[in-house]
Amino acid sequence: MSKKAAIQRAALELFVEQGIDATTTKQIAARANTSEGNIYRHFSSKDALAETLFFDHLLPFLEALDVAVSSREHMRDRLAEVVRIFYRTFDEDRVTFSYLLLSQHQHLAKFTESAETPVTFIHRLVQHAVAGGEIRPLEPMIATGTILGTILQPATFVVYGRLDPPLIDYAETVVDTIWRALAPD
Amino acid sequence: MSKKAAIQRAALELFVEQGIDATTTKQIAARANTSEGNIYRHFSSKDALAETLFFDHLLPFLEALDVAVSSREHMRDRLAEVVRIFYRTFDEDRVTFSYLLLSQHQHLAKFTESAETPVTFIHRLVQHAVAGGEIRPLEPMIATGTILGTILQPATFVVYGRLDPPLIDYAETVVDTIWRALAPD
Amino acid sequence: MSKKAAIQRAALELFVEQGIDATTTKQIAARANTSEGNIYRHFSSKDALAETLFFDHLLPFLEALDVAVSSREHMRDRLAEVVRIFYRTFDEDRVTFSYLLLSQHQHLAKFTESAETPVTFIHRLVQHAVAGGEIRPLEPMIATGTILGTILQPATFVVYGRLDPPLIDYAETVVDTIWRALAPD
Amino acid sequence: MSKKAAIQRAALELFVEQGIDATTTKQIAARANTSEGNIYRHFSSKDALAETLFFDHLLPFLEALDVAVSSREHMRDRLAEVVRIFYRTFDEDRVTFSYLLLSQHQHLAKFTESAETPVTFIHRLVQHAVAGGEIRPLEPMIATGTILGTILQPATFVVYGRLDPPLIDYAETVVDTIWRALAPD
DNA sequence: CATGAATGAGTTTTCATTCAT
DNA sequence: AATGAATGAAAACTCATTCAT
Repeated sequence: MSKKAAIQRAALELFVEQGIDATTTKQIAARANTSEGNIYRHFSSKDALAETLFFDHLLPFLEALDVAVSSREHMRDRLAEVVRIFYRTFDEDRVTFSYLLLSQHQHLAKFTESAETPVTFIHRLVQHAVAGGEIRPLEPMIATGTILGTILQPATFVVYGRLDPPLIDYAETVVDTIWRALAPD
Repeated sequence: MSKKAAIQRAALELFVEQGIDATTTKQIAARANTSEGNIYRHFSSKDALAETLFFDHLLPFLEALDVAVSSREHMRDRLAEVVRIFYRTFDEDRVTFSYLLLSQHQHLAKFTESAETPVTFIHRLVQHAVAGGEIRPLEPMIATGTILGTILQPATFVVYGRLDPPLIDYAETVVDTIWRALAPD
Repeated sequence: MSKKAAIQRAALELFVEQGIDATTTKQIAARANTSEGNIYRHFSSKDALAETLFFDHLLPFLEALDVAVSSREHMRDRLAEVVRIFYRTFDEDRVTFSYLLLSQHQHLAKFTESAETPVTFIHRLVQHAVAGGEIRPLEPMIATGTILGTILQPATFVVYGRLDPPLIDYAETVVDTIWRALAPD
Repeated sequence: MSKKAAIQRAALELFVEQGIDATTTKQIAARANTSEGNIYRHFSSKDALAETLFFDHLLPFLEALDVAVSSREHMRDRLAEVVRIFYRTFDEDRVTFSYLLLSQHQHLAKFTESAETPVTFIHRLVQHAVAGGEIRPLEPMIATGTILGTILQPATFVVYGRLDPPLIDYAETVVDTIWRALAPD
């Protein structure tokens, strides 16, 4: 692994474990087996590192969501794909998933305001489904909340040891539950 | 308002706005119109202040949940009470609600592990309802996730300006949505 | 006991236990069962309190030495009186003795430079005895060192638990030892 | 001189001049011509610096005492070596000597309780000499006090300007004085 | 007299970032 | 590219002293 990649991985882990503020460049360097100075050869600042980490993982994730959804026509199938993507990502790399989807980043708020995020992605999905009569005529943001909340809360529970992984085992149940909540009468 | 209360309010607001780590004692003192030193007359450390703030608000909130739930017999009615408590609390004092329920506190993780929390409260509610056949026989932690996620995600959306307050207006819709997800066939 | 006396005693004890710098006015107030503010009603500052404490005890001690020495003619008898005064003072109030004679007060150095101290007292005694041929013709400061060192070092040992009190039990031995060191051939 | 060594020297001097508590990291940094932050690259805290300073100098000093004493058989010769070591050390580096032997370190009391110190060293020497009949049958701690007190008090006098250096000039007189005090009849 | 809340200057310590090598 | 010593600005925290009551 290149030093740059080692720094990224070390930072990602520490940011998730402790939060960005509580993580020091010294800790990152130590875990990446390099020097503090070297971090600055690869990243212009700790904040830039945090931001890079965010978008480097967010874009492929959104891309995966996009591909999966495009491959299906019906909302229920699309939801099933979405849940599978979320949970497969979680099971494969819990740290990245947590950084992207569970952490509260006051830091990143400024960037995510304008950009595409999982929230805007699902919101669009919902709007389309409501328009097509595929789900109940709910305020789209409420439906989005139901979907995201129902998907993410179990992930939080695994992180805090309240639920046993892998999450993919719950995918079908979660999809079914969401669908019951949103399906037209 | 006593200086102690002013310090608590200032800290609460700043902790929610910026996170605990990113908030300095200098900022707290400035917003509370007092000196940094005075913070330490009333709290032994910044962390102790954060903790006090957490439990001082958590306990009445849990108590309110308890009272509300005890007043009802059926799970659907109990859920309706729970949602109302959450959303009324949010609408009345968004800052406190955010601090208690939306913030990720690496700091407080150690305390909440053992203590009663909204999660454990709802989990117990769910277990009881599953046992009584009042909701579908789901893994209780998944049902808990559906309830909490569906309740909290809209609150997050209001905070980020994606949904218009007051949240109480969505209470019925949210209860109905949760109930569709959990009701026995 | 008046509050003023309580403050003095509390301060004396704490200064000896921890050093003057390491002792806070808060600790003094707590041990004296009063408030910090009240210290300033009786003393203008912590340093003034430390200084008062020093001279309030030093002067009677020097006076006692003076009286004792004046009552004897021969150097050996005078030495015996001096040792008895030192050790009786120690046994009666170890804290005061330690504050006066064992503590290193960078604080008080400025005062003791000009004033009479146990060192100057014994130095004068020695000069007189050398002049009278009562002790060997040693450099007076060396003889002074022998006397003071031989008297005080056992006190230090009691404080650190290396020697069992009461010190008065060692008085004769100490006098004899000093006398062997200083007696003319 | 490396910055680390400069910090150590600056701290040593200031600790002796003013006491540990009264010395600020700012002063240390200024005298060492470096930044306060840099102190913490090399020492984990001001107290750790004070402790390092103590043991780094104590151990070679004790080693020197040990070597000197081992080279002689008779108690008087051993004492002469001991006094020479003390006074040569003083004359060469009064600051280090003062820090090791004249300062009262409430800080270090906890460490010196268990460890070997000049006191324990001389105490052992005395016990051995009493057992061998080389000195009078005194309570060993009293004899130890006589030796240490007679050696150290002149050092204190030089520090306070009451006696002219170099101390080595008084070595023979001091040894003779101690020997008169302790020699068997 | 007495209190204890409040102050503010100062202390130790931390840490992102820079720089000489 | 890489190191790690060094910096300096700012952080949390302390504490003698003051002041309103």
